[in-house]
Amino acid sequence: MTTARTPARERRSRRAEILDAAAELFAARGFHGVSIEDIGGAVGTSGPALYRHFSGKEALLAEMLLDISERLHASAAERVTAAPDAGSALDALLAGQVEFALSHPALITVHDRELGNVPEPARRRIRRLQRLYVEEWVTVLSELYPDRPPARLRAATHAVFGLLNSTPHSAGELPPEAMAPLLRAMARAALAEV
Amino acid sequence: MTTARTPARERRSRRAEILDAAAELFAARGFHGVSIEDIGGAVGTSGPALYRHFSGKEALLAEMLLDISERLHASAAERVTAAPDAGSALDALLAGQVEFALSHPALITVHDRELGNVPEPARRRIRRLQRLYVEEWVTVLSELYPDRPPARLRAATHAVFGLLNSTPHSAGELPPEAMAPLLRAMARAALAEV
DNA sequence: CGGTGATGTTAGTCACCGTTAACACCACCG
DNA sequence: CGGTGGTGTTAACGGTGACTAACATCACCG
Repeated sequence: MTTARTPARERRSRRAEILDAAAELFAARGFHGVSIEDIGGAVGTSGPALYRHFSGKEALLAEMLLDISERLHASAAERVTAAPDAGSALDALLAGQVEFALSHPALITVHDRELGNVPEPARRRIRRLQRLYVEEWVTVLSELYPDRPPARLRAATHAVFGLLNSTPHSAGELPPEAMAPLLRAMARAALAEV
Repeated sequence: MTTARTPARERRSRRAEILDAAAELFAARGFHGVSIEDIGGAVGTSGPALYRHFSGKEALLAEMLLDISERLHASAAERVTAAPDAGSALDALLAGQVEFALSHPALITVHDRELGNVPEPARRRIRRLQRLYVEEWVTVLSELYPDRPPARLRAATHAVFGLLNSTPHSAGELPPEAMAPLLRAMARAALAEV
């Protein structure tokens, strides 16, 4: 197996740098509103240099969404198994989602807008991870509210995601130190109504 | 003034029909992901026939967003002035937004994604209506929670919009008759935490 | 020190898209 | 019944954008 030699010192970050820049652009103008040239320009190279790192624009988006949904799902699974009971598991899920949404608003935006532009092989894997993430929440909730039908818990979960992911729309209304506890409290109260 | 004679019987609806079809397409694939030909095809005509009704693709979007934000704002203003007190005004605002989000999910989606694609003259008017709509909520909330800073109320309002507008993402989890009261209850509980 | 592979450049190709042009139909009004 | 205006058609044009080709650089390894 060829060792895929890393050619230079700071070259570990080039792909990640492109992904970051692309995420900002996609979040601001949408997948089709951003050109390959735009992305290249945002990282200091021009246009087709991206094809040295990704096989195409759609592949770039696919990798981006896959990474996001993997991180979300992995974080949720960890937090749930580490929690002593369902109540604190829910708190941990909430804290995790709030932290992610506040620190990566562009990723959150892209994550729930651009799945439709991912080609089929990867699309299914992303959808599966998203579904697993939701199920993590639903499992915890159905332990807290055993009499509620799962469909209702799923709907409530999506509603809370909408609440928590509203961050990009209220950019700068409140500093993150105030926003995070507000969102957590609102979400917890909303879920108590399920 | 020329009376703009309506040429045929059901011809009052052509523009509205185009706007409806375009809204569905924009919501599903984004403004840049939809072609003029797509929109034409969705209403049975092909391509450039749209230019008989709109001066261009951006103008079509502008009219669509303007109509939505006008309807939202007008409905909110009516409901607030008709309400006897702040508490019922908030309930009325909630009910109005839920009803709109459940019956026009595509419009809601387009309304908070595609403003960036509206050209400048109309963009400002839409933004102004959106701001007025938010202020309607903030005014009511600041009557209910006078000690809270307006920035916090605004952030909470955006968060509740996110919750209520989550409908398109939980499509079909629950029937609308169950979804509406659930969303209202969750939103009311969330706002009590502000 | 020659080769190799990772990374970048510019020029070109091909498809698609928004828009306009030129023409056709047809309902209605005088 | 002839014109007029609203509505539709197809063909063409110009621009843009994703992607490819051909070539350059340069760090590193044997």
